[in-house]
Amino acid sequence: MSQVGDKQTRRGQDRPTLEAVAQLAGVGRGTVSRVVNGAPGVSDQARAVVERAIAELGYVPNRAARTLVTSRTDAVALVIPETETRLASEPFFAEIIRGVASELSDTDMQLLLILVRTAQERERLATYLSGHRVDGVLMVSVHSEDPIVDLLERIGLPAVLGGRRSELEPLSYVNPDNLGGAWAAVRHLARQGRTRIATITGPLDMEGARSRLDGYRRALEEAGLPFVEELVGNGDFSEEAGARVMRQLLLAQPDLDAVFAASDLMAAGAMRVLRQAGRRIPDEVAVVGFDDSPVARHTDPPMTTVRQPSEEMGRAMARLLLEEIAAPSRTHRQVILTTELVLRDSA
Amino acid sequence: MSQVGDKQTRRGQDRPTLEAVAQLAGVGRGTVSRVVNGAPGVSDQARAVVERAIAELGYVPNRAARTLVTSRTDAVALVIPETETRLASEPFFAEIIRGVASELSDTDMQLLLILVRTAQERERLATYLSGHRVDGVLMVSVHSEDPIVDLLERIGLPAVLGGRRSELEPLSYVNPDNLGGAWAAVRHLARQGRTRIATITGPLDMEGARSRLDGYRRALEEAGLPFVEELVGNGDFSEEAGARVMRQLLLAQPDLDAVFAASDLMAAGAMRVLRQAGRRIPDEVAVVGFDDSPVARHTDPPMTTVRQPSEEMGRAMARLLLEEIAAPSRTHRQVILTTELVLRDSA
DNA sequence: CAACATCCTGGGAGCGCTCCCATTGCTCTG
DNA sequence: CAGAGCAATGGGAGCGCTCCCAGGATGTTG
Repeated sequence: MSQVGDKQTRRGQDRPTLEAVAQLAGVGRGTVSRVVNGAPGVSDQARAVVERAIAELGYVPNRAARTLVTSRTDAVALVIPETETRLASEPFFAEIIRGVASELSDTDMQLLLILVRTAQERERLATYLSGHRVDGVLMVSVHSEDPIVDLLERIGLPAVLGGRRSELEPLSYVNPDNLGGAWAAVRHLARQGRTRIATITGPLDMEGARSRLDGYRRALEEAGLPFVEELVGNGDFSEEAGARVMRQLLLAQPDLDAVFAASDLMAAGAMRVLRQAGRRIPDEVAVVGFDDSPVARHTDPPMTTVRQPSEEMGRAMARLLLEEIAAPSRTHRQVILTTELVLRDSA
Repeated sequence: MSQVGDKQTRRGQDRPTLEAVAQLAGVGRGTVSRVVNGAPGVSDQARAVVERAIAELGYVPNRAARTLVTSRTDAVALVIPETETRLASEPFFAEIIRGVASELSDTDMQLLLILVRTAQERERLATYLSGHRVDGVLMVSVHSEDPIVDLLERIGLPAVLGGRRSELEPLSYVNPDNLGGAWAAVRHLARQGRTRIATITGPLDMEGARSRLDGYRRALEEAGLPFVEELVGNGDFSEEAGARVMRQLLLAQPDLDAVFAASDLMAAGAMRVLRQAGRRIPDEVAVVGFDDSPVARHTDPPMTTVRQPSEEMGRAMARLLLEEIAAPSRTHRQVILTTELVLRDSA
């Protein structure tokens, strides 16, 4: 007893182990382990004794030890490629984070946040992932040719994308209905009688941006309006790009009477330029954005935009991932979330 | 050999271990470990052989095993109490995250994100922290009486706060110069000849909010203006609160000619109400916010506000924490970051 | 050339847990 | 009442690593 006592108090602040609990409860390690993990095959009596001992000692399982033997990590990574300062300027990401965190909070899964900006950090991430240090990966804002995603597929790590790479995305993903949202936005403009509707696209190596462009095109078609190459400008979702492209469009197509931007930020940039150019919004030029970020409520005038349920997207992603971790399978799943046109004063 | 071979291929996708590397390199485990950890006392020759073997096998150390023996976790937690949807609406948090992540990316520290909203999640966090599952904790947006912080102190986990709890905060913290920022803002208003300057405060159980109020008070004093109780309204940093309080202030003090709000969001809400009330900004009522969030650039008119270096704050927090983890000590450190008045059109 | 530092190196012990199997003490059958 | 069947239990083995110490090789000194 004194030896055991010695061992346990050798370092004063040592946390209690399974062994210590077992000893106090007068049972074996196995039984304590079963109780802790809610495994069956424990008598009510034993369970009660063990639970009392756990409470008394304030026992908390050592996760590392558990991971070492089970090779589960009880952690998932949320990867955000954050090349363009977008994390801060676009609440989209913050909302994804919230959704993911809230869905995870009922679990005892930990959320690892990994921001990837530089090539070096990509490299590190690759090593990291091949080290199997998480049970699964969530990835948002993927570009079509992202090698990290291929790596994910190769090592067979459960993964869910926020935004697919193409229509035939093999991995599980959660996607907003980009096409439908854009379509509704542009249809709204067309119904107002606008006939020279321009669009500012996102980066076209992202499927989301391409789908929004498709929605634009399809709505034009349905409205019997021609698709004019010169009314399409390429942006990258950022406000600066929105402003820059708007300037170009105004120069090339001075008679445009509406703009559909693939992000609120770009729409905000465009509105700034339009105002500077003396165009009244929405009278002379109507503007519709995409995202329904807080910015949209504060532009002048408040912006009509397409709401995408970002937080719900995060939640759905986490849910899919948890399922995939629990029951790995070859078949993947998709979730499409509906978008919604929010009418304000800019269109 | 065949036995060893069996062991290694039992599960085909087993990742290589230290042992495997040692075997391939023809050295002992100890030597490989030393190489991996950059420890001294390895001949150049041995190092070279081992490095080649590591590369060949694509060896990545098993973190759990390492944690188990060293009881370092190589992870820090960033705790964000997120009662009020603020994570998404205030880019402040996103910028903190960016700062922290970027400072950590040179290290091989992992970043765990913990959002705490409900009492239950607080409980879970407490368990979590007493489980020593991270090497250190970063905590932002702390309220004065937060029991979690006391817990942190008690268990002696390295911790850095973003925003202190009081002027005599014992823990390490990084704080913006709230007082100075508020002071500069209100002085600016006073110098414009404004004499009925109202303020909308943050939640006064946060030191940051109190300091901003102090700065307001001090600037009034210096300008020879009286401190009028009725010109002070209590908010909670949110836009809704800003609007609500502004309405009350207008009712009680119709002749006010300026408002200093302790956050951009509240300022935005206030501006909305002022506009609705037909007050011209800044001619009749000047408005200054605090944060310099993206919203400030998009209000009508663009908002004069106090810039606080949020990302730098995150970076500084991470830096302090890393130091504290590397060299634990009883003495804690403080960093105060300067703020800066950004002049736009609202004041 | 003996005696002793100094530098490298290999590998045992052990971190705290889960997995699994042998063992125990029952109850239930024929 | 013997034997089978079952639920509950204890504890050995081992996960992959770091720590540390004994021991070999090499160099240095009087």
